[in-house]
Amino acid sequence: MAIGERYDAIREAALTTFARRGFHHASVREVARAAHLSLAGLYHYVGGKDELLFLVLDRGLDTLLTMADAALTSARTPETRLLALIRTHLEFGFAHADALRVVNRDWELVTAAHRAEVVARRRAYMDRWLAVLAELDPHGRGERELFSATNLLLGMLNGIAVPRFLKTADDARALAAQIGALFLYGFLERSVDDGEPATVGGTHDG
Amino acid sequence: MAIGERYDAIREAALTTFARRGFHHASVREVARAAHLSLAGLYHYVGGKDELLFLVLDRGLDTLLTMADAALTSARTPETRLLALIRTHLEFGFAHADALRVVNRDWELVTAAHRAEVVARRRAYMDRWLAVLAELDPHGRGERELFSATNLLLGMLNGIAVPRFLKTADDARALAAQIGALFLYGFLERSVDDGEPATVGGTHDG
DNA sequence: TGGGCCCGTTCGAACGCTCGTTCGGTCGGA
DNA sequence: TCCGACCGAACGAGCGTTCGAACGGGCCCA
Repeated sequence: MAIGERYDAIREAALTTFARRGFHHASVREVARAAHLSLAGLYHYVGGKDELLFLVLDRGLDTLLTMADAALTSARTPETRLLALIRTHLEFGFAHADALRVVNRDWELVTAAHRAEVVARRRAYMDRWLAVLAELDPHGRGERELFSATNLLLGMLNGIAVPRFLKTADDARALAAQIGALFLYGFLERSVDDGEPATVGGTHDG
Repeated sequence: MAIGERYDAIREAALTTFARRGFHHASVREVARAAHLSLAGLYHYVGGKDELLFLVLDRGLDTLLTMADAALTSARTPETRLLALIRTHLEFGFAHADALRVVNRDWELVTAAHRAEVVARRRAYMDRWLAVLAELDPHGRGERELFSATNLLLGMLNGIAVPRFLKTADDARALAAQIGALFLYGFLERSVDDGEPATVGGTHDG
């Protein structure tokens, strides 16, 4: 097994273990077992538990940012850019449910050694949303208000971007359209002509 | 000190400790220290760590349900009932930030002995929302769809009902009106005449 | 009335366990 | 022979929980 694959296996083991048990409750022994390695064998590759968390967070945020940027470049208008971000976020939640769970729940638990980098990644992602909302905003809202609106929207997305509501890729797409319409109604204070009614929670299981 | 006060002190100590550190990372020793009791002294009153969590969850959910029901009885129309629920949820998040944090983050960690009761309380709270949304619904949505809509709304509320966005009681009131208008736009697919525009994130800090 | 006793309250100390981490060593390919 | 890969075993610390004992105010019976 190549060394790169070994690292991939370790990161994957840490990801699923942390997602299932939570960072604090998960033990390095569990991660080692999931990676088909002994405890000491795992320590040959990583410096400690904190580094395992950083590996997971770093890769997760990197994937999320890459997906978001790819979606942004292929969208022309501010409205479609917002819808693209929403859809990307939900698709990330569908394709990488474990990663989103760890990123949202355990990112604060990373120690000072890696915190700055994680915070910077999260901030970079937030900036994508802020830029789009600033483009869209018809009221000249200040930075603080746009920041609040972003948190509102992300809170909504993270509340719904769980496996329970994302059973298929179609769920993610349908929900994205619905949430986008829902949010734009309120944010722009006018109807969005996206050609379909803004029903909430139509196709997925409850 | 009366025995009731002792239990109150223990519950309060467990609440703040669990909220700050998370259930798993918090130790019974910390709770004992916060309750001005020795470790063994604390065990004289409670059976174990799990019971401490149950004490906190039970009281928190009880308060939330009581506040919600009180708000519901004084609202006449479905719209105002929904706004009352939203406002109550945010006011609870403002007045009992620690309790909301534990209820949202750690409720799954309660062991089987107390799980049924906690689940029942959560379900009872959810039922309040479902009943109001069913009244409001102009499209004859099914139970599954209404359940999804409720989760969407609660996800949004829990994302925003944190101390960062709730610095004063006015923040809670203003945000409630804004979120209510935002959600009703999408849910009813028509403007809600509540006499003020649905700006997002107006008065609170970001 | 007073001495002895009970019992709720509280504690120090320890139990067994799991944790994150380290160390000394073996093994196999270059 | 060297060196990276990998492991068994152990370390010290902290965990949840338990135990035996000490304290102290109220009660019974002489």
